[in-house]
Amino acid sequence: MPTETPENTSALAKQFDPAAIEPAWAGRWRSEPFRADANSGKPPFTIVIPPPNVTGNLHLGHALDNTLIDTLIRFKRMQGFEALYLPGMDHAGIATQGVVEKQLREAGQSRFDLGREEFLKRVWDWKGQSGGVILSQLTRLGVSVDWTRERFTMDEGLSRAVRAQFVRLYHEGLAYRGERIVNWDPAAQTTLSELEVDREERKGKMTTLAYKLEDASQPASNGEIGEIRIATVRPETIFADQAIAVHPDDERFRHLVGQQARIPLTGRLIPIIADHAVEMGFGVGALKITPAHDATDFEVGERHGLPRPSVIDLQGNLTSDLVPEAFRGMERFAARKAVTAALIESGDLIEERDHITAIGLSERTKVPVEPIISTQWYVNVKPMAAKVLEGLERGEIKLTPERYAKVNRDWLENIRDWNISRQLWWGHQIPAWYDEEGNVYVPDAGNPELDCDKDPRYAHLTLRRDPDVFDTWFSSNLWPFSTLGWPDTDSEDFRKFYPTQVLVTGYDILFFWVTRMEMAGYHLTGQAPFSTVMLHGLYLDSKGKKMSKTTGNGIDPVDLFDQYGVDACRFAFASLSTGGQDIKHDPRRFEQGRNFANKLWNAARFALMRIGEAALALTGEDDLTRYVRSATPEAQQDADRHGSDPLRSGDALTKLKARADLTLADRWIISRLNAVTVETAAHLDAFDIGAAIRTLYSFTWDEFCDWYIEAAKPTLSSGNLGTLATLKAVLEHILKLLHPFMPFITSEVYAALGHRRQLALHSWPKENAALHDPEATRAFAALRGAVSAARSLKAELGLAPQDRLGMTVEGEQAALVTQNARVVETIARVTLVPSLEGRTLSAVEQGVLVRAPLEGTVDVQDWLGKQRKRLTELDKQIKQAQAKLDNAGFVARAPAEVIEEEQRRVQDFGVQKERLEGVLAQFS
RNA sequence: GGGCGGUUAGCUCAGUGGUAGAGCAUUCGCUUCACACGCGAGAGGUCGUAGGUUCAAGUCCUAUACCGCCCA
Repeated sequence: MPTETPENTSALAKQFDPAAIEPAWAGRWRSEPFRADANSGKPPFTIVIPPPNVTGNLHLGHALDNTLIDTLIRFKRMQGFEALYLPGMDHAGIATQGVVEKQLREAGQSRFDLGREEFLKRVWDWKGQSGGVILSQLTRLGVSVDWTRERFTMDEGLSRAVRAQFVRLYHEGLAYRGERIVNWDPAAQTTLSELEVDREERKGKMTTLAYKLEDASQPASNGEIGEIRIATVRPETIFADQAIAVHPDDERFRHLVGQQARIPLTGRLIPIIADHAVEMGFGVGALKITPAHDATDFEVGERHGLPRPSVIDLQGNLTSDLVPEAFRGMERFAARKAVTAALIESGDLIEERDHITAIGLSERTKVPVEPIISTQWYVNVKPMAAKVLEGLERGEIKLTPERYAKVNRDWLENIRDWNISRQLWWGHQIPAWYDEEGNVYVPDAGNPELDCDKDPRYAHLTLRRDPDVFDTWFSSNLWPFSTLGWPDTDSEDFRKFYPTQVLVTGYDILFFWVTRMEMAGYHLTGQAPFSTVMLHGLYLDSKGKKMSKTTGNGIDPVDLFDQYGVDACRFAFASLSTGGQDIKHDPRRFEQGRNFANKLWNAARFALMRIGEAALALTGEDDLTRYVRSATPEAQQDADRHGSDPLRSGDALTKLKARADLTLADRWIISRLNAVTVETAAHLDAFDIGAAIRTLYSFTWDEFCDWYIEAAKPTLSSGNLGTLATLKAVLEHILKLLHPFMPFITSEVYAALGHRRQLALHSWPKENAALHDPEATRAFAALRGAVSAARSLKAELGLAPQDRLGMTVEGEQAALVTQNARVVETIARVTLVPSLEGRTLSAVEQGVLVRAPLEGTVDVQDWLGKQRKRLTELDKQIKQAQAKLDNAGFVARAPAEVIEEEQRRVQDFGVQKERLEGVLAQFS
């Protein structure tokens, strides 16, 4: 269990060891999940997980995605929303079936040997044993999901939702059966949707063939008598040719339209037709039309009423009586070679040229898809898309980055009907039955769960159920509401958490998933399923290439977790995420995260040591608590009323601020902290997670650690409780701000500071205008300037850090710096003196001039060279600023504060220049 | 062919019309009592190119080159 008491952690390890603390927190968040309460009065904030494949392992895309989601969810939860991060998986039909089939193949079996029922049992067994590894990997990432609401697309409720969807679409006439040309994956033995086919350019051959004209006396285009030449990239399909097509406007062929020509090798006669689909410039201008084996040819065939015999079977082999016996049974690519050879032999092949062809590859199996004719279930998505477009018009869904709104719209406007049948066994079997005459039976909308073959009305018929299953996207398109109880729209979850607020995913599945959820959401629930879609880029390898199993360039996020710690990885993901840009992997970003976690750890370690020392020195109850409680009468009353520790309550800073004895550094850091709180929340509200973490990184490291803690050291060592209380309160505040990004280390440190309730359940700090302190900000800048200038001089003089050289401070802020001399002297390791004898060097930072005696090992000429360069630089800047002020247009049109700024620059640089010239005068 | 993104320091990247930034790398110094996964001080960029708008352009517009992605 994570540490619960301050006593046993007063000394943290010197180096942060993520492995020592992560398992306990991850385990706790799994066993005590972040349950969202459907009955709470808090406003809902819901994000559904983009369901990973049940077969899959965590890859960097998931890690990135879930980090971003979890950051938003933790932020909103702390802000007081009823935050629901709903986890789950999708059944990934083709991929999962493929995994189990592979196991069978290794045992020398196929799914057909087992039969459907037994095969499905095996898949469920597999799912139970090794499926869902990804969820335990997500657990390691520390996601604050509500595990009590975990869903799976094949579970009972979601299956009911899929069936309800289909039955409804069918009775609305939007789901229909049709014979079309489809993309067939011969390896997976199923059809694919357009989106599951990757287009790729490959080297191939463009073959020119001569088809003999029936009327051998006709002259052809090229002067050859008695033949027409056509171009094709698939000579093996000539046996299924039904026509030769030319463009109607093509003068070369006009006289041949209506004639007949003979297919080489078989001599079957086909007509020559004219169709606009032919590109006149492509090949030789004439094409063979093979309706059964090409989508465009299919359309041409429909227009001209051509038959559509097929010559390729479902395994991708040549078949049919139309094919000469010699080629029957040949695999399609082997057949291409054999047919080509035969055509050369017969003299019908005129020419073969290299050609780049666009071919379709199955996204899953990487096998070239075969266009075949088949009867499938389709969804007419146009009316659904229209509803989404109307909703988008009303501004109901905001996409970020905004440029994707156009992509989303364009896609919906040009959408084509969706083939939802898959010839698989793993998935939701289509609830459609056929009688012996092929009539279709689908359950009634009023009773969608009743199978037609059990429906008494059809008892007299022999009904056979459609063996196919639905495309997996036909269930994941329901995910934002099927997971919340739909079609039961009265369920508590649906009423409380739907519609969801945000959807976070990679832009690569905008078409696959996002638009389909939009359509299903509007059509089935009557509203947008989410109000914001946040799209992030793809996680690429260090060379900028997509990671893939086949190229073996994948990086396992779990290895990164082991190597850098989960918080460091989350830091890297968050800080790399900007504006939907793709992310190139860079280990240096993970190192940065690891170093940052270590920095935070050590800052906490420092604070705990000082708190521990104070407790030893001052007996009795918690002195810090007493200190803050005594801040003001109001704070006293407030503390009594709540019976709480004021340091732990949200406005500890306000109470601290009310005290007069805080140092300048205390007031400065409190003011800055407030500004950073506001800035971080603004970035998160704008979904700019990268900007938010970068803000926190630089504040924590550069301001809190490098300046505040250093400035606090001398004050702390003199036992100032105000500074100790500030240190503790600011650290706790920072932990809260960082928690959504780096939940492990922040939770651990927060517990180490003595808090029993875990950090995730505390409130996000609120903006507090009373903490704004511009005067402290200006004054502390002067102190920083004095320290930086003094350090520069020491480095210039080649002095060891421990050499406490006497220096003077000059300029308008000199008095202020002198008042805080101890801070400057301690941090810069110098001694401030009233005046110096002899020649001096100088440095200016933030308008503060520091002088040091000319001693040590300084190279005076080198220093003078630098100062002259500096002088030239100052001159240039003065001239630039003055030029602007001399420009009438600038003075007339620029905003007043910009003009003032330029005036100030001329002034400040002028003063600096004078001083520097004064110092340099000593050396002339 | 249509659309989108990118081009900023050696590398990987932020950058909101108003003084160009970070991490790493690099140079010099440092076992400074939280942290060498660190501290301090430096060096390093005419923001792909050419025009334009503007008092003012890395940022807005037009064109163009190269790299990448999506759709056909």
